Amino acid sequence: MQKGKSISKQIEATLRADIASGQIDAGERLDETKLADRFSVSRTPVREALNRLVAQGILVSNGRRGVRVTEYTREELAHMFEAMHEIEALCAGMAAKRLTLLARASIEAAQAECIKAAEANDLPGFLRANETFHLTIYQATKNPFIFDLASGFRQRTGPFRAQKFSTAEDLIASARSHEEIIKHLFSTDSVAAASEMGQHMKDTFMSILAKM
Amino acid sequence: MQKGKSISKQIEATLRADIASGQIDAGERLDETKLADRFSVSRTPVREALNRLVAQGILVSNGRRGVRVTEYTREELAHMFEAMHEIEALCAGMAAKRLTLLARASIEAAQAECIKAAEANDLPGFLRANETFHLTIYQATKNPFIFDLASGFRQRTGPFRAQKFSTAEDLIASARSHEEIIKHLFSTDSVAAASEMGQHMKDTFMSILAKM
DNA sequence: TTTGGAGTTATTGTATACAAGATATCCTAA
DNA sequence: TTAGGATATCTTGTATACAATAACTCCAAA
Repeated sequence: MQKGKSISKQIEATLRADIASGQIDAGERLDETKLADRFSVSRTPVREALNRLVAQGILVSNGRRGVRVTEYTREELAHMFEAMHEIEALCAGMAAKRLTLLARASIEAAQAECIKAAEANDLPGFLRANETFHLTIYQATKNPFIFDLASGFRQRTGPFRAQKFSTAEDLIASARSHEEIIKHLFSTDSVAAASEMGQHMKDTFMSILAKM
Repeated sequence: MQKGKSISKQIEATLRADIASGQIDAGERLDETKLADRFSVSRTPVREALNRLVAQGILVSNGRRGVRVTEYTREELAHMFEAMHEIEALCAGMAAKRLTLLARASIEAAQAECIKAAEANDLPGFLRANETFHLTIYQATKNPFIFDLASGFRQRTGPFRAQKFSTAEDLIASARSHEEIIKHLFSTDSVAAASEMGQHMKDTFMSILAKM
């Protein structure tokens, strides 16, 4: 930490990471004073961070009854997954339409990492590589607003998607699924790419919901 | 105002409205102390409001050099419009797939208002009705996340879209364009509905960009 | 035993005070 | 006259103090 940024920004980043990684879990109440103690600062920068996280939908405020990590019912989760699945498909479609050589190379590199990690059954490595794979596609849309949208959903669904991959087969199946997406992406068939990505995400989400 | 909400929430809502309506214009710097004076409160609640608006992308923070209303270059604006146009199309497609009778009635009612206002050359009335028309379609997606996404873009593009409608012909042309969208929506042809909505938004945005 | 309520405690919302960085001013020297 | 820099001023970031409201405790009465 300590990157010259303001204290409140550092706290915001730390909390976001803790929530995304599941270290702070859904529904948990965040006490301003305790957080201030934890970071050895006053309540003020903590409050600033919490406010921003509330504005982003990561935390939810209950008036004077404090803030909690947003938790979702099965139905809300399904809605969130559906939204993300649509956005992912949109990204794939846009990326297919305007794929540069550079973007293509980046996507191939990310996919190579996915395959490598999957075959080594390296879960954390796969999650990182998978993240990069998808973010690279977002970037290939050449639209920063779309990128932010998709990244936002990726963050919010992070804690749930992490559960999905338990066996080595899960990883390999997911990596294989990427190959299909890439095929359509590189043939610049935007409709097929979008549809394939939609299917990929739908598979992921259905299997998560099935376990809940 | 004064609806039992906390002061900072009220300030947030007021500022958002002022920015969306163009009373505070793009690039303008917001001074915490001056705002505190304007609302007759201390800087604290003002800062909370500003923070949330920054998190929503409505304001942009420059480190210790204060916050300003986000302003967009022509290119950024084009990107934002492109993103919104894709989201609008997505909404139309989803709405077409799951249109209930109730939603259909709401859309028809909103469109009737649009036509009425357009024929009376009532600009503020048309803007309100147009807003309702689009929001109703967002709602018809039955997905609150998509609804929030689309509403967010609508807010951020508000100040720019408002400029577009100058003549009575503009209003009538826009209202006519709605009819085409509705036709496909009601025939539950999601692809055609999405495409038609995409065209509608593209027309709007192109004519705005042309004037800049 | 349970319910209702008064009083206490704890936590958030707001105000003020202080610290630190950024901008502006103005003086000096070339 | 202009460039450079030191100083002053202004603005934001953080800390602390106070106010207000919600949660909790515990006792009394039915």
